[in-house]
Amino acid sequence: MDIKEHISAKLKAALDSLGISDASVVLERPKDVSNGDLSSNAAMVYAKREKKNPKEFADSIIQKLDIPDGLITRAEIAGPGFINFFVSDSYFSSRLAEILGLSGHFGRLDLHTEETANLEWVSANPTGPLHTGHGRQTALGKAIANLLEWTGYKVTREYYYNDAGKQMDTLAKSVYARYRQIFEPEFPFPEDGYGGEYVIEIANLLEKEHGDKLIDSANDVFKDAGEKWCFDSIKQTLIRFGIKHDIFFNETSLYESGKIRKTLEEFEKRGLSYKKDDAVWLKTSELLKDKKDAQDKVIVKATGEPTYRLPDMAYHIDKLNRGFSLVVDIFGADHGDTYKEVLAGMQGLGYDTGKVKVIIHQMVTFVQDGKPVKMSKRADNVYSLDELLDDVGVDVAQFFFVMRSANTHLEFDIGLAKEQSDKNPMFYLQYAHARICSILRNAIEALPDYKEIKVADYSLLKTEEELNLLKVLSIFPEVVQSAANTYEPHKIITYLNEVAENYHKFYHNNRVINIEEKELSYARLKLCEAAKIVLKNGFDIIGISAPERM
RNA sequence: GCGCCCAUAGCUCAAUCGGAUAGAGCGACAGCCUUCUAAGCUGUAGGUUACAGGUUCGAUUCCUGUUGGGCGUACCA
Repeated sequence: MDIKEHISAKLKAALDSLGISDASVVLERPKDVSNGDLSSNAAMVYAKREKKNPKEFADSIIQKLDIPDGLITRAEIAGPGFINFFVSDSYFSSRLAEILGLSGHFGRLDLHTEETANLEWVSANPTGPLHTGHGRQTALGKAIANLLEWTGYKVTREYYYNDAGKQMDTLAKSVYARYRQIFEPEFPFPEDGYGGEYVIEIANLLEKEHGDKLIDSANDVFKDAGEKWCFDSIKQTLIRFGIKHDIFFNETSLYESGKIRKTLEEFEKRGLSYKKDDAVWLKTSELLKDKKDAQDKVIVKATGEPTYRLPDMAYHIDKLNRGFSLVVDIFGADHGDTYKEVLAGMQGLGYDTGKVKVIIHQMVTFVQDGKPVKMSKRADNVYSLDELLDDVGVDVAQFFFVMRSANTHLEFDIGLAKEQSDKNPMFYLQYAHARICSILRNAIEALPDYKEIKVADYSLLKTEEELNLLKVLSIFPEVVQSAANTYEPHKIITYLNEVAENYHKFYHNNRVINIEEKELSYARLKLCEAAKIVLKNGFDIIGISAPERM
């Protein structure tokens, strides 16, 4: 029995008998526990329409509610006209049994079980290792993919890349120059070349294997070697993060399958494109007519090569045609504007872009000792994501990147992240989990029968800390749903902080293992198990480990 | 110039569709370990939610304007 539905149904019935038949009722969890377990603003919303005083109207609603019943102990009016509901302890006890029963499935929702989602992220071109600038997106995507799965979606993780453009040519020339320099140190390095150490490493590997035999080889040899090395590096970093993409989608395949040509023809047919100065322009000014200063954009250059917009549109059309119920992209703020053009172009061709959800995350500043860490592109060696993982560890990196809402700037404090102490916010959560594991280990020693106990008498859980913990644990599924609805994994972290806080308070004031009171010990141990389940499930979603000892 | 995002405690950030006394962590100060992990707990101090208006029973949240910051604004991706 879902308590929200129960109260909601009662409220609707009460409003109906007062002559409001179309009521939509919203129940909130008050921040302050003295305002009850659930609260409705219905009286305030409808009092105006009924031209009544909100408090008096609230009172007439309560008269019709038939409370107390088995689940609700009382309802009272508070503040400007809120109706606050107090739920019986026995309801929460029953939720404890549910958490223990569902265990690793507690919090999983069946909202989208028949649906498929495609999540595309990272999508860095193979011209170098992933750097810290890719970190936020990498971590965010990992957590969002998990969130989607927890709401029932079958998720395809996808990586989109282009190994044909100008940037690959630059990589090839850079590798060649470094290779040639092994034999002729004065050989000039291209001005716009990639100056990173890794290019030298690739060149050295080629020299090791082939000696100087490649000096007259074609560009492609160096391009292929560079691409392979870079992709290996990228995939290796993703594996460290625990990420495995199902599909690596090559932009080139869109040319080979004719999908780009077809998209272009469609624009032409619908009069949405025109030729000017030998280039093909898309009428984005018309497609984005709600925007004042939208300019037409080139989709095919005078050289005959498409700009990135055209393949992007063909790619998204392809994703929709593959039948996904939901198509999610994650981009950094530096791509913020372009996706609007892409969606507008697709709409112009009659595609339903309602299924496409674009998540834009703001940039990250890395801070060490209060000073920003330089990541300038001019410097030849950027701070790579691998180095960050070496410095702070995978869990901490994942946690810090996901900790904050995506649409605000993120300050990543490397000093704090490195700190293996109570200052580090991640350890507060993991510590709670380790502490529970420790108690459960001790329980088996102190109370050997505990292993056999499947169900305890949960009505023994009566202290304020016990009940508060229980209440927090029981709302986990709602938190998952809310986080998934808005694609915001940081909400899980905010919530887990509350769980950990309530657990530590419970632990501090309630002796769990007590040989003198076995029944109470069993009930409290079961509560510990439930807290462990919720923490572990939350960690799974945000993508960090659940250590049993710390 | 124009577009998108942002501005909340000394610092980093939360805040349910617009809800009640705006909350955490760090930092500061004062306490709590002969009992299950002190990476913990308890308490104190710290706020005109950038500013000015508007909408309403109620605004950190929505609207308008101003100021300040980030990112864009390519026949680069």
